[in-house]
Amino acid sequence: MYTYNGKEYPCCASLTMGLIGGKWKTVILFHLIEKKLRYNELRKEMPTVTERTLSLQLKSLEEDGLIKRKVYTTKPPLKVEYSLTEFGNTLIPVIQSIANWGIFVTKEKNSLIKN
Amino acid sequence: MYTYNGKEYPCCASLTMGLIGGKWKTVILFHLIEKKLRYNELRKEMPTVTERTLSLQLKSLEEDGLIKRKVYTTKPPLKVEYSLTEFGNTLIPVIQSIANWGIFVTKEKNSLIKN
DNA sequence: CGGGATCCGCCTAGATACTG
DNA sequence: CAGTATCTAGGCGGATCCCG
Repeated sequence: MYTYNGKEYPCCASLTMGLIGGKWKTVILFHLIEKKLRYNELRKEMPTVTERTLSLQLKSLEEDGLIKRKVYTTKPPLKVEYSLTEFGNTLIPVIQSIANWGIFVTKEKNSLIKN
Repeated sequence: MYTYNGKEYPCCASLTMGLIGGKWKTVILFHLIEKKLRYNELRKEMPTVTERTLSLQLKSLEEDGLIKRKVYTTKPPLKVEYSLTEFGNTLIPVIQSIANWGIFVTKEKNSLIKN
């Protein structure tokens, strides 16, 4: 049994998926690899996500220690930047691997499928 | 926009997650890396999954061309073996990366978290 | 600008019983 | 042995409106 942040997982692979699984988390992390981004910059990178969902996923990633949220202003308009933590940086090879395989599949144009 | 098997994804990373995301798919794939397994052997490796869910996830992985299902008998008791396809084999580095990070996190005992 | 509040649909996954 | 059938709950994620 594997444990992280109070949650239990039956397999080392499911622990990782518990942290980066779901529809949007890897996409967020993927965009944060290159540089820190503001909330609205993330929205522009991910045009189909809703505000609520983006907000929830960011909060979840922050709770798991993968990203950090830095607020630069006290009065509106707010400026908030999201970036990977040191711990989040250890995930970069995993995210890259996931992203690269997606690119590989697209390039292969399904030539290897269903044999 | 990225496409595979009739589904569309907004990011190369989400394409991959669309295929291996969810609570159980990576766990199944992880166990199939080493050797082909029968249905009940998979159940023993994953004691907490329900029959129905295992069945659904196997079917989904098969539809996506990642695993193949081979039936060895026509009369009950049936013998069915699941294994990775050639296409599924291309995922092994990704699954390994995911699994290794889970092990890494467990070993680190949360020493890098939330800085 | 960066969210929170509210409401809601749908899908994932569980529990249990049953079958070829 | 390897599933299917049925029912159900909970959570993920969407839509919309609102606020400091």
